[in-house]
Amino acid sequence: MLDIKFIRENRDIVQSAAQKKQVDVDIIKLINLDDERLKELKAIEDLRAEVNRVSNDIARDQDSALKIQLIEEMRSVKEEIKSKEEKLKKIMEEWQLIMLQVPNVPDMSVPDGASDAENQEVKVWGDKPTFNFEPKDHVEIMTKLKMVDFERGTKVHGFRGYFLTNEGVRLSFAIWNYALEFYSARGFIPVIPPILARKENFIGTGFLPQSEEDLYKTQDGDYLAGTAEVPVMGMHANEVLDQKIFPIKYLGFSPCYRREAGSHGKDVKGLIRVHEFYKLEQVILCEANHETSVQFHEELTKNTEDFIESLGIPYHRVVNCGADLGLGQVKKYDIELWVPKENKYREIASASYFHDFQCRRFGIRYKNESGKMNYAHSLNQTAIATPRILVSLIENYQQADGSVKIPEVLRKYMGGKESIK
RNA sequence: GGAGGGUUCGCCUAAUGGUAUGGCACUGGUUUCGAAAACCAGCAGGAGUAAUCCUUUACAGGUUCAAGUCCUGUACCCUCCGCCA
Repeated sequence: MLDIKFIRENRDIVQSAAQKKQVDVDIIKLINLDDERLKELKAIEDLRAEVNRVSNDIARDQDSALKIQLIEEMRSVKEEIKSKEEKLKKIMEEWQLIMLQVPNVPDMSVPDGASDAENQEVKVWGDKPTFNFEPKDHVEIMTKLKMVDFERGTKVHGFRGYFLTNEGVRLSFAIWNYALEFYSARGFIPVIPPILARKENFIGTGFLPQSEEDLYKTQDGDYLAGTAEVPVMGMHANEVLDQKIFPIKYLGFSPCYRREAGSHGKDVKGLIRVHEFYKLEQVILCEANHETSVQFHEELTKNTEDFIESLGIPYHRVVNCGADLGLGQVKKYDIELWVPKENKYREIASASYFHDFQCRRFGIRYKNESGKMNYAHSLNQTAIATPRILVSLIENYQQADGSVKIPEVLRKYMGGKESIK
């Protein structure tokens, strides 16, 4: 959510922001509607002021004849207020609807582009492995090593179902334990949130109303979140925080549920795209300052890159183009890991900052030094996602004999084991 | 799933249907060599340069000239019954 005042004063900026993100929204229409809103609001407030004033007189007045007369008068004023309120309500409904569609303004440094194909590579790290044998894909390797069972996964869950088994499970736990230590050492507070959450949290983070078809919904009207970002952001909804506690850094750990409604034909094999997975997510709340947000955005990105580097997996980072940004995102980096068999990089992590877009929707505020209320800034970045990380980990570390070497940093979490055979 | 009780500022608390009280805590000031104490002021949100106005008693509606107070619904908390890893 943007501030309507900001939209009014910067209509051209907001309209071109929408264009850059390929969001269809009519800013002029919104402003005309807002003119009406302000007009009605002012009229209603004036009438209310009159009612309040006269009601006071009624309470004080001893003269019962005058009292009856005033009450009669107020009855008609009340009717007028009611009809104006109904009119305002209709205006507000339309106003809200458009406001929820207005995107945040992307940063100057965000490249133009119509799809993720136009994201720009900004960093490359690591040497891609060379094999003196024909490398296999993770499905074949892991199935042979009994780390995963797709056939039975499909039997039990259907399309995109999977079982992790044996060393597939142990490797997952090793990654989680390592990640927990790694990010705790960088000041993150671990959180296991409710991933079954109310609608408001999805509106707050910007997933609703736009992406309803990507979410699983329960018969009670709750939704299953696709990321811990949703409930962790909701943690401080409608709170006034003490500025001294900024930055707040959370490491959310949760299962994640995604319907992948628009992706039926994509990645039909393997662990890249599944309906149910696990993710550790970095979430930061900080004071409302652009430079601060940018600084933490880089910091979050560095955290994940350091983590990946410690696992020794080649990656590159792209800066996402306008059309590949979410509604509230100002700027986003995707980190993509090298997948040898596919001969390309695949997304593992995504870092974005929002300015106060999310906190405005959530009502997350703080008082600054001069006592003024501000909406906080929010950011998030994947810490690590399993089992997707296994795809590149397994493929990059595969050996000629079909075994998989375990990255050094994970060995202590696997009883000192050096490889999976 | 069922039956009761509850929700007013950070904490406690007041309000015959008459327009949110007081205390504690906190912040600033006076005083002091400094502190404590005392005293003064501030202490829900929003609009406005300001005067001022609007909103605010968990949330959403309703009745009323007027709702913390009456009515309906929802959420959450507590107690008990049932079920249960």
